[in-house]
Amino acid sequence: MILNQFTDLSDPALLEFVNELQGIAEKRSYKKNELAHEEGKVCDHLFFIEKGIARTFYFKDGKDITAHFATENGSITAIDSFIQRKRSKYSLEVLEDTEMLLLSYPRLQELLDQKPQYEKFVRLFLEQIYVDLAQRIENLLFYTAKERYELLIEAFPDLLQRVNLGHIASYIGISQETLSRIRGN
Amino acid sequence: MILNQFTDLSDPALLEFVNELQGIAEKRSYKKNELAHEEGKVCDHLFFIEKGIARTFYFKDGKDITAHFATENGSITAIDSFIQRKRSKYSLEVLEDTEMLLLSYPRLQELLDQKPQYEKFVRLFLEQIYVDLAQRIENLLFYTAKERYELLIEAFPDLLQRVNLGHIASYIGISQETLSRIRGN
DNA sequence: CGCCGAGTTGAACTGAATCAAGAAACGTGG
DNA sequence: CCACGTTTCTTGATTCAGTTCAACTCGGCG
Repeated sequence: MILNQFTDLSDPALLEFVNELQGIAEKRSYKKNELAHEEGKVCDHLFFIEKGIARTFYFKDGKDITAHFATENGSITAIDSFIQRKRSKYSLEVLEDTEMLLLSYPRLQELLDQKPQYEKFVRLFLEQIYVDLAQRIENLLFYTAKERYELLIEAFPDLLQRVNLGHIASYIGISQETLSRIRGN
Repeated sequence: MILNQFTDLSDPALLEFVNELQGIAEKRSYKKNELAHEEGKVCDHLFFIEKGIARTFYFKDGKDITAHFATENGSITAIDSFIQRKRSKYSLEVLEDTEMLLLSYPRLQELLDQKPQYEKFVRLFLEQIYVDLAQRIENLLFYTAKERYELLIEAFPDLLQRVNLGHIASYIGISQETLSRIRGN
């Protein structure tokens, strides 16, 4: 549910906004390993995951690199493209059979143009993902491979059961072999 | 000048917004090594640098870590605090005698409440700094110390002349010794 | 049954950290 | 304008976390 993106639900205008979002969002189902968005295209949707799990990834020197994960109640998109309206370097892949709510950029834009009072919530959303990203930089700078792995598992306890080791390894910036060794203690 | 933060100046509403910002921003001068914001306090300002150079930094295990640099026409703040309205872990230090425009959070908020059509520009600003941050993650993941150094110097060609080696080293996540060796080819 | 993708394990290698010491630059007061 | 102390930068030796490459194991599935 889209609401879960926001922490402060006391604001009645927020509720109104979320209801409007629900109204314009479209529900879609994806089969395991299906791509909800492909690299090189402009990504027109923000995806809210109702059930399942997804990742964005790209290729760097021929290697498949996971940029983000999202699970139930989380959101994900090819953020470079969604924000900047240009071709994305990311693809968005579903790692299990997954149901998502798709929020289209043009429709969101339309809504924001009509009711600029909603911009505030988009801002809060951006602020949140910004802070998350800053945290990730700090993790990369100051934590060892093992610590980064432990932090990830803390944040997504069931990730290990749900996705390939290689995807997790590239997400935390280490090789699959190292992750395998870490896991085996 | 605040305008320089934005790429698309064709929008007349943006010009209007920038003019209003100029109106509420306050100009201040800082002496070299002065702290414009101190760790542990809530940071109430976004700083636009007219002349000079500044950095945000924090202490990690007793070490001074630079989180960001900004030079002429750039902006900087203790972003965690400015966004989330809580005590900041960053301090903001001026590295030369510096003149900045201070935009106060409460006044910005007030302006946005009055004229929500301006929210859009705040969103664009956030989107921009988000993309910058994402780029930095990629740099940390995939580039060697040397390459990260070269990328930084490309982005801020005069940084090396203006700030201590140690500040640059911590910003790109390497030790000062390594940076010294890199520089000496 | 044999293949295939995913995960594990081993050995050699390497980029960068750390520790330690010395050199250079900087600024402050006499 | 020089002398001194402090800060900044360099250089060397050693160590280590993590990579790479390669071989091997395991489980599922046609």
